Amino acid sequence: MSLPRLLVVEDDPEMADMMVAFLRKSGFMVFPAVNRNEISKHMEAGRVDLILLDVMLGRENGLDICQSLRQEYDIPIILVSALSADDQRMHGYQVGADDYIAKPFNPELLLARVRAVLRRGHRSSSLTYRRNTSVYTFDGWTYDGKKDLVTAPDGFQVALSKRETGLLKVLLANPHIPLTREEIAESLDVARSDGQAMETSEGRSIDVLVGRLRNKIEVNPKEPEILRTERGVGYVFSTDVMTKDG
Amino acid sequence: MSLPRLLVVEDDPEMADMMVAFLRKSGFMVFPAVNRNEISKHMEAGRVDLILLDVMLGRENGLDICQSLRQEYDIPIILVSALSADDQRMHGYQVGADDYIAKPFNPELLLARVRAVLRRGHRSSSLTYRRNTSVYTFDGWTYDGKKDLVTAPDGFQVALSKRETGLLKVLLANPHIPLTREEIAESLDVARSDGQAMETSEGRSIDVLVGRLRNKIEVNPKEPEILRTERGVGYVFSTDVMTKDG
DNA sequence: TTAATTTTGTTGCACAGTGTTACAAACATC
DNA sequence: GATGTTTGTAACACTGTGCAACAAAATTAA
Repeated sequence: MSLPRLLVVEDDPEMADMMVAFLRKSGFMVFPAVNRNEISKHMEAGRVDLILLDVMLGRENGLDICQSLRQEYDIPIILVSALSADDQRMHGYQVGADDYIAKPFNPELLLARVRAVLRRGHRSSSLTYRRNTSVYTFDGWTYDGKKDLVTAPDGFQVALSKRETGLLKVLLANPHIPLTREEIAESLDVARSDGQAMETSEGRSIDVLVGRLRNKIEVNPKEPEILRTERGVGYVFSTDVMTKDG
Repeated sequence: MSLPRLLVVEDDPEMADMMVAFLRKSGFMVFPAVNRNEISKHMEAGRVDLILLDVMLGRENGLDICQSLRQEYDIPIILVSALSADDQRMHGYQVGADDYIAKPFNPELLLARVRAVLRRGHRSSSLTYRRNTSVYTFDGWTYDGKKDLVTAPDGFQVALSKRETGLLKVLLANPHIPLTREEIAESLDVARSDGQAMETSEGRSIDVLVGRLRNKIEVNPKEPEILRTERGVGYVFSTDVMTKDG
């Protein structure tokens, strides 16, 4: 592949300028766009490898745009959001973004996310886009809904139970975003066949469930790297290794 | 004051361009510089309100430059460092910067730091700069070494013991930087009159000391806001309120 | 100097948050 | 219905921290 081509969709001109300048200097070919129309123009011209899509686009809703882009084109999308993490959570599940990044963001982190998504290559990743075959992918981890199997980057496969599968889905749909136990439980309950509300899931079931999933997907479950706990908050799913020493 | 004037000292052209562009768009008058010579030129012209100084300046050492600038000019300095937090720790004490920010940084965070330092106004803040009178200031907190008194932003004064004073000094010299108990203990021991090494301070004395200082400087010591604990790491001193929800 | 006072360090206990195991209940399969 | 699997519950352990009470050390006053 020649220079990767990014489409930056952002209607705040200051933000857009900054992002474009930074990404160009980081070795990408960058096109700016401010609305659905301009996106389509670039897409028709077939010159985009990855879309960075702002969630707040004036009157247009980035999430809707994301969803419709998914149906039309086979292209990875990273959502850029100024909303608090809380508001973003769960939306990936509905909308099928490949990744998220919250504004204001660390430029290097943006770069890392862009590169990670591009690294995954053509094999598209989101639930919405490949919903017919129910294949989830996130940085190498693949879940095939039909067989309840998960494939690690190295090709190793593990069998998951329904509940474990559900947890993994929620996590895959919310990379890098810390989810509280309540949010996870809620998503799992919603996804349940019966419409059981179940409400205040006061127990520790999520903890145990997380422990079980870790035993299956972590190399060393005692020192989790993919499914990490955020003390006092909940759990985060991420294949990026983010040490404190940078 | 008219438009605040910032001097961005950064020899990596990409980084410099980004910072300059962003800060200009944020309403500052920005001048770039890449070495000590250029800094002096701008300083002589008397057109700088705040210096953003990269610690890694090719062959020149930013820390040395910081120190010498301190001696020549009465101007606040924010150190920008690509080093890991560990390497930065304690340097403020020697060098007298007004604040730090680690690369890669969140643009909004940089803005917040710049504004905070400018807000402090003329009353310069660092140990080195005012070492004759031993007045430390950080966002309103003032420590007058002679009287072992601390003045809060609201003018309220508290008396501190020697050890508490020492702790506060170390904290003031390392705003926003998480310090481990070992680092704090070491700094305190070094500052002691006798040259006692004391080595592996295995006890919990720092915890208790922190608790005592909290009781004096925190509005609600049970829910510390200024002197926060970073679980598994140590303690951070910061007057910025940084909630998770942005 | 000696006594009183203040400061500092130590120790033990409490507590929150999480991991983990064992077991019981629910569910699925045959 | 019997058997095996999955899921939830409960109890316990472990870690990191706050805190109070005490003891030792240092400082100040008499």
